[in-house]
Amino acid sequence: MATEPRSSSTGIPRQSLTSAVADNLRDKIIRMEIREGEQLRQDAIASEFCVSRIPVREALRQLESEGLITIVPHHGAVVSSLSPNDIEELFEIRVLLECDFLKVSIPGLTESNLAQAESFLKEYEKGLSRRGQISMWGRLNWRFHSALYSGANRPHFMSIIKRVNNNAMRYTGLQLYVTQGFERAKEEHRQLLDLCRERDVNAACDLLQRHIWHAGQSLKQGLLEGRTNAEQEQPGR
Amino acid sequence: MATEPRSSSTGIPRQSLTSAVADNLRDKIIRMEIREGEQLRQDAIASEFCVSRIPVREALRQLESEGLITIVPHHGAVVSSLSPNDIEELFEIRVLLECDFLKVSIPGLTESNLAQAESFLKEYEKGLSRRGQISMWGRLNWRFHSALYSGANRPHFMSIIKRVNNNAMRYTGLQLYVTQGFERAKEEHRQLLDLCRERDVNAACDLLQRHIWHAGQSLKQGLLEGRTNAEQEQPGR
DNA sequence: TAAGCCTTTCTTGGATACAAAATAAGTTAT
DNA sequence: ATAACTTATTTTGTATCCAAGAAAGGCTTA
Repeated sequence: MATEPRSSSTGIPRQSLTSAVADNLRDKIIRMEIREGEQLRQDAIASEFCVSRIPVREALRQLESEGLITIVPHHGAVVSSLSPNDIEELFEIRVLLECDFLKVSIPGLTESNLAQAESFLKEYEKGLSRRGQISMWGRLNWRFHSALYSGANRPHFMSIIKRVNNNAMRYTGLQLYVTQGFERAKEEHRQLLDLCRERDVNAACDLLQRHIWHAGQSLKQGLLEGRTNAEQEQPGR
Repeated sequence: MATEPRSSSTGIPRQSLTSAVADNLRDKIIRMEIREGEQLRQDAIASEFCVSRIPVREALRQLESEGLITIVPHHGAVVSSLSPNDIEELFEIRVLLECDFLKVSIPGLTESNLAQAESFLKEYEKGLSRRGQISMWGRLNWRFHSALYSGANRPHFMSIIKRVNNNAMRYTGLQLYVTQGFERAKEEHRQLLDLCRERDVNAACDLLQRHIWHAGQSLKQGLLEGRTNAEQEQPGR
């Protein structure tokens, strides 16, 4: 299903193999189906996707540029791992960028935007009930957050924030699972949406700042107390 | 000189051809030796660097991921152009990230760091005297700014800011040239360095914020008044 | 036994040649 | 003049081949 042989029936400009491979690998890394430190062998990936090594190599370069993997010359690509300090840094960036982004976005949010955020939130709450779907959490969380930013047309903000989120997402879901932080996050998301509806910019930004900051600190603490806990879990499948 | 046939006498792990090509192309784009909208043909680049098209393709993917070019499927790579709104957005990101970065960096700045910033600043001031060296300006400016951030160990901040700067750098030098903004920038840089020496965090961050904001606004205005002015200039060499 | 050296092997890095698809441009026909 | 068809160039992807490092295992030597 993931490896359909190239042509879909729709005549829409189908994406290049490179993009397809990159998307798939990115997804696997974010879902932790491929763990940090693990090697990505070109031949293995190529035969898995039934493509030659060239699209694979291009995809790897792209993922390296996104910070998800590290390419060691003549050794290969390795899924990069983030230290507690890295995590803290990424969440600081999130706080700075996302709060400003939300501030600009709120006045521009349409009813349709809010309705979509609402639907994402419901999906998110529903997704939480099912255990073992940790991998799903990151995507749902991101979809909700990014929906709140759709009131502002700031593609560069969006691109950077998405990239930062992708880097941290692997750890976030796991940590929330461990610390039972799901409920708190759910609560905060609901409040956040309400404040956006009321167009209360200051309160919303304040809440978002605390929301992100708390998530970052909690995650950092979790990592400091030993990442061995995370290693026990098996990554869905 | 740029196309040495692969092996340097030093035994240090020489970078891959892909990285070399990417670095060279990035440089050319930043220096506006390749202009916005211009096409990058794989064959031409490959023969220019005496390499096959494989490293070229990988380098192009990387540059696309950095936002410097856009790859249109089955059409090729085109140097991306930034609208006035894009510029404004990039400078807003700079303000948010760089001010916070500086705030954290100042307490950690060593005498050696400050001395290096000083030397970069002198080089920068010297570089300004020579007309026609607009292309040089961006690099010197960046070296000074990044030196001020070396007091904090925040690789992710650095990576993102560098990327954002790379995107805007093409326009910045040109605009400064047109608006005679060199003197103002020089003055502000000198003050900034002094404030860092005095460890006056608040004043330094305030100044940096105004510095970046003013540069962004001035650049945006310049672009709005018609980018045709820029087109007249010939890019060094 | 342990340290150091050598060789084998596996993977990546890169070149070359070739097929296929798609765009852009040019040409013909209505 | 517009529509449809053809041609040419460029990208996209494959297959194959070779060179260069890195890692691992085996051998020698102290």
